Amino acid sequence: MQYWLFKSEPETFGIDTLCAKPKQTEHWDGVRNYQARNMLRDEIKVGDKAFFYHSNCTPPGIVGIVEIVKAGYPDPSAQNPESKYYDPKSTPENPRWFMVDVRFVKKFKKMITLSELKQHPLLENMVVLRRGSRLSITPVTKEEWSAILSL
DNA sequence: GCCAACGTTGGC
DNA sequence: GCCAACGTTGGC
Repeated sequence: MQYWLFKSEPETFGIDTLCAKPKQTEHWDGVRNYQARNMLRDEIKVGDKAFFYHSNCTPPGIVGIVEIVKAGYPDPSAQNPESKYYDPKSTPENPRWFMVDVRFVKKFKKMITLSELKQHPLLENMVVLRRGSRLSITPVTKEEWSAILSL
């Protein structure tokens, strides 16, 4: 079992949006970055857990936990001309973009802010905290996961 | 709204 | 294959 961190803008899709979905489950679509795509397609498995991170908001930070309930499969929004995630170079025969399904696990009573994460000595190498890190999906080590949960 | 950092595109 | 121009992300 592995751990991850999924970023999303709460304006677009926040943890409360997920909570309100049927079965509190939703597909994590719209990822259009090859590195993140590879993780979605090849590495993220059913039963893995991920922090739900709110980005591009004040303040940014981790707001809860989700669990992977379906491993990587083609993201149909890439084939939908109406979607802002449409990519004409992706075809059903040769899908370029992938997604997973996530289920709500919990929402923290109090968000763990980015600045709190940055202050923690055990988290100094965390991928999401690296300078210029823009990946919307990043791996989290077991040690980092535990350290964050104990905050 | 600014802008640093990074990714992508496309001409050559 | 190089690299300039452009686009995007996301903290501040």
